Amino acid sequence: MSRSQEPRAIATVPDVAREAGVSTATAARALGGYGSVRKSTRDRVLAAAEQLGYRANSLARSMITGSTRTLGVVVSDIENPFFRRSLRGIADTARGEGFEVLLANTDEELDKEEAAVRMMTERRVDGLVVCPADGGDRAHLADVIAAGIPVVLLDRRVAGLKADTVGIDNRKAARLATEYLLANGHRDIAIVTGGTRGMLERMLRPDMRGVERLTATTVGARAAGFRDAMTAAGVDIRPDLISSGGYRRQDAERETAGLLALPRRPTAILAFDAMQSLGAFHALSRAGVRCPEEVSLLGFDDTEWADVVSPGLTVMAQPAYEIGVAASRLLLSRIEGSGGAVAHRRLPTTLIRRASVGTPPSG
Amino acid sequence: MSRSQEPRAIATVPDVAREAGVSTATAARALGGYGSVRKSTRDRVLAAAEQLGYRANSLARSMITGSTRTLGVVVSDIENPFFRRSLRGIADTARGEGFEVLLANTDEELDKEEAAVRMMTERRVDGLVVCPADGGDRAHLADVIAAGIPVVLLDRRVAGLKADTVGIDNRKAARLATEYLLANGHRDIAIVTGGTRGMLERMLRPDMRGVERLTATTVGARAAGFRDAMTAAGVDIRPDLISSGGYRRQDAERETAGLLALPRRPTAILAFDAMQSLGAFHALSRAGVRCPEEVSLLGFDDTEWADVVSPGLTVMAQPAYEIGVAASRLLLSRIEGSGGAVAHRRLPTTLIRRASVGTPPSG
DNA sequence: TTGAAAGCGCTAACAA
DNA sequence: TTGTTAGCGCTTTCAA
Repeated sequence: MSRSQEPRAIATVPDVAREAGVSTATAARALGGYGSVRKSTRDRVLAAAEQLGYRANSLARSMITGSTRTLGVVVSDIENPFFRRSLRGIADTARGEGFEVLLANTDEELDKEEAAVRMMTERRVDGLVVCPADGGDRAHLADVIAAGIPVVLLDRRVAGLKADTVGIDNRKAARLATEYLLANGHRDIAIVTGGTRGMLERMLRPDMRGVERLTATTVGARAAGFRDAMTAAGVDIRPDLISSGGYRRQDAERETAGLLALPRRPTAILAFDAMQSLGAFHALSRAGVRCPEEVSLLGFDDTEWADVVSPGLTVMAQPAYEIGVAASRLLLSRIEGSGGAVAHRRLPTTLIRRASVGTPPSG
Repeated sequence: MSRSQEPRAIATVPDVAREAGVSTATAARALGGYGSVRKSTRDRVLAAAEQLGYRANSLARSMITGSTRTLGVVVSDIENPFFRRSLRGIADTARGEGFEVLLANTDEELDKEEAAVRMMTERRVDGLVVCPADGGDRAHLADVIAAGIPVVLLDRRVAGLKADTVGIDNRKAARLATEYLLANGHRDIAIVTGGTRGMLERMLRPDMRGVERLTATTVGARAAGFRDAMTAAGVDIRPDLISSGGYRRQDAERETAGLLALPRRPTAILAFDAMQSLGAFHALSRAGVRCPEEVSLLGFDDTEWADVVSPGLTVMAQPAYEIGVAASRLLLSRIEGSGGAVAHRRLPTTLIRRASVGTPPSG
């Protein structure tokens, strides 16, 4: 060991009390800022603490008070444009109320989500913001709620779970986006979703049976909204224009390239999130397909680069930061014990018209 | 309160012990996976725990073991392309070792950094990864280290602080980037830094006095590298091409617009991070300046959109994820008690040549 | 306003 | 292998 400084034992409340010549109870009151302490006594205690380099032990405090002032945040990937912005909203709001954030990524894998939720309950977080992975059993979330730990769901809803949710109306947002494409004259509209085949096939079923299950996921709800608009306009959905293949940018690139190679290519593409948009956009330029003259592109989520690429991306923007703020606020109010029925906050989306959507080629 | 389920009191080790008909110590051993317990006994305890819905209390455990298995991460902004990628590397590595991540943003503000570090020490994190804010007093970090909590600095070094650091060689990277621009024939090279005026003025001083202090920050080190290359090539640095104005994209946009309005505009721009690149790029297109024909652009950090914009951005890429992994690994090894001298890990950068750098206009 | 004492839920000696 | 017992550092009665 070449560490020069041997860490001196950290001072505790009794140490400070002794130094200040008061009881541990009095020292603890002065240090913790509760109960009543004469000003002169407090000053003496604080001075002693300062001198000894006292650091409060949150663990001990939390054991007794039953509160860790910590929010657990469980999302699939903090690098995702939507989540990273939401997380900032959550963290800023939490910080303002003296709460901290414990983070976990799940990569959309259910077992990682379960492990993360379990770990957070063991650490006694006061509440949880989670964006649940698609599909699968949700017993782990029900258990947490049953144990009295408030949970706010981000972006997605889970049928049968008594948890508050905050997000946008995904189905409506996709419908509006599709309507905008239709209004521009498009009929051969493709969707690049990132979701799984099975999920999307349910949407194609003419009777729409199972649509509730479908809309429990973001991709599913958006697919349903797409279908709503197409059906209302009397336009057939072409099954070959429904793409699915993973949430990474290169997945969207591959899928889009496939779409462009079709004998009858789409005249417009609706991409379901920012990474899908970026992938689709790149596939377009690589294929030398002019946007919007040959193929229009409409994406979800406004990002730092959406107005920098050329043409600027027309997007259905979600207020991601505000969604984080709202989720955090709602969670905080539940932690403070506010009761009332389960709340579902839907924040408004905005269609930001830039240059990537035009009319279909006349040919 | 309309919450239907009254949270039943959470089961503790004695509860489980009673249910299983063993002592608390035995139950604790079975539950905590330490000591020795006969298999049949363990099964009985685990079954009882399952039945009672037992959840371990990490706080109590940590109080005794002295370890929270938590890493504190303090960065200026998790939305920043470099930090978000690094954070993912840190989190993935930590998770693999059974550690979790407590997060804090500082927005480059020293008081927020101090508060975050204090909060984390009170929560008894086992170690800290911090990207220290530019300038100011660093006593808070020295205190943490003196208290025996390992600290790994990300991206930046702090003179006089006995902390490990992980990042790139910023000075060298900027020198190489500048040399590339020089090799392409540029002489009127501008830098868009995001840093402060004062920091950059130090760099312009012919005697380079204070360069050590300068290179303690990322911007400063990169500025020094820029100067190194310019000086070695015998090219004068034009003070009017040194821009500073804040780390947000719009700051870079404003600064770049100013640069382009100069009577003698630069033929190349070196942007000091991804947001600066994006802002500079946007300013270029908005001003109708062709890149690279009229002005070349070279940025730092490879991002998801760097190869999607047109022209593709030539960048000096840092291995952000790997830097996070390395920082995490180093921290974890210190937590496990590995001694040895302070380590400074410098990971290699890569110049990714795309299309945004060309030769200066012949006029 | 202050102090004495009990105890949060768990682990770690030590003994059996 | 199992049990008894003593705390970790703090807050919180309760009494003075």
